[in-house]
Amino acid sequence: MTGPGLRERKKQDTRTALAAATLRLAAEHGWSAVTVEQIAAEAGVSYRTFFNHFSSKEEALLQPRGAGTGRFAVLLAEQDPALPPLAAARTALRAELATLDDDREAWRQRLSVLAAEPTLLARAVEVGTANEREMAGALAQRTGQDVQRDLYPTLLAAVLGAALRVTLVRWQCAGGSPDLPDQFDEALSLLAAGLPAPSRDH
Amino acid sequence: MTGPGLRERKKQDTRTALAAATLRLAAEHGWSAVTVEQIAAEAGVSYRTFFNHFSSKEEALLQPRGAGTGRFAVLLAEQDPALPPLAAARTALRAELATLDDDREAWRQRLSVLAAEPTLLARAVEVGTANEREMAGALAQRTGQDVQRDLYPTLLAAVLGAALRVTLVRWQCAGGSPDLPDQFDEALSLLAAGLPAPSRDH
DNA sequence: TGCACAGTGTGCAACTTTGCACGGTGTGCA
DNA sequence: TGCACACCGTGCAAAGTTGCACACTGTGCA
Repeated sequence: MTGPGLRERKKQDTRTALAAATLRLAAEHGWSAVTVEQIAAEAGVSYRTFFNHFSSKEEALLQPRGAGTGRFAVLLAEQDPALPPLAAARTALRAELATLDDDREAWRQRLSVLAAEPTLLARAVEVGTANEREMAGALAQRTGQDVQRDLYPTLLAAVLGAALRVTLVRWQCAGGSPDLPDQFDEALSLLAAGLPAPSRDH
Repeated sequence: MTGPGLRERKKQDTRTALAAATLRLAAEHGWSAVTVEQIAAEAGVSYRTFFNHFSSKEEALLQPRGAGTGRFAVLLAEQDPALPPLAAARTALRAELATLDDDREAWRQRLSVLAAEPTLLARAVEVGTANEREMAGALAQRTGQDVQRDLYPTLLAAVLGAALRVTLVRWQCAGGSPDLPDQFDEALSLLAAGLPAPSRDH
């Protein structure tokens, strides 16, 4: 009943403080203008400690809560077993995106910072690969396959990651006008249909 | 009739020498053991010059000839206009992969180095994003769409990049036993079919 | 031929990222 | 309660990455 324990709580506090400091400073001064040293100082810890919590500056901005929280696996397991994997993943990820909506303003800021720096975008992709591994594992469990042997889970995870990335970028570029889950749904519909040639009228 | 000109030729020579030195040293001593300084020395140029040609160590290994050579655009334009985009891209990329087969040994070495270092894989993804932009542009031209406005070309390019990445990794992990183009074909077939649930028998 | 210019190669400095070693403090067990 | 252990925070050093300024040399033009 002690819960997470004092140690764990302290660690989380540090991580949260670092992530918050990163976002605040980046939003105020621009991404490249802020250094890890400043972030660490703002969070009240040492320079080196920053890299004990995040493996890169980008990760501090884009994965404030950490990657392998297993939320996707849980959400996926909750889906109706009768659903095919792609449909189940679509619903799970929509739920995940809805969660994101909780601190909508923070994410708006994050993507705004991201949009201002093209370099950041490339590195953001790297951050995403960790999530893809997690997704692949969860999908393999659902289909009863082996991540190493079978192509399907890994491919599906990679494709979902790609769709997610594209959706996020376009959502930000468009100023957030179409709802994020809707944009994601559009992409997933295209995938489910086998990426058919677009109709000529638009 | 002077061709590329002396200046351009010299530049290419330097780039080629750097890429060759990178591959040779990495294959011999391991990726993390070789430093940019050693590579530059081996190629007979200064440390700083390395980064005039490649934006990262990874790029020197994985894109020895540079990104935007436009080969994909040319190959895509050669495909039968009646083919839907996905099918045309599939054929074009297969042709590209066949080109890779020309210096099969070099690529085998590259992927071998890549497989030995998990970190490298993540960074490799970053390198791939440049190609995806090129693909998106070529695809947009084929479908008569706008890369900025329309989702389709960007999404398709991202998905193709994902499929390519997954295929390459699996091909290397499997020791290159199934032919690379065949593996890629399998992935593309799944995509074209809308990523249906895998059959339970395997 | 001679000149102005643009593109390479180079050195320097700042910053990011990572491996290693060490000290202090929760945590689990006797 | 007291002890051994594991883990977090920290400092240091080496390597990767990038912007800036400068020298040299093809290139294009008068």
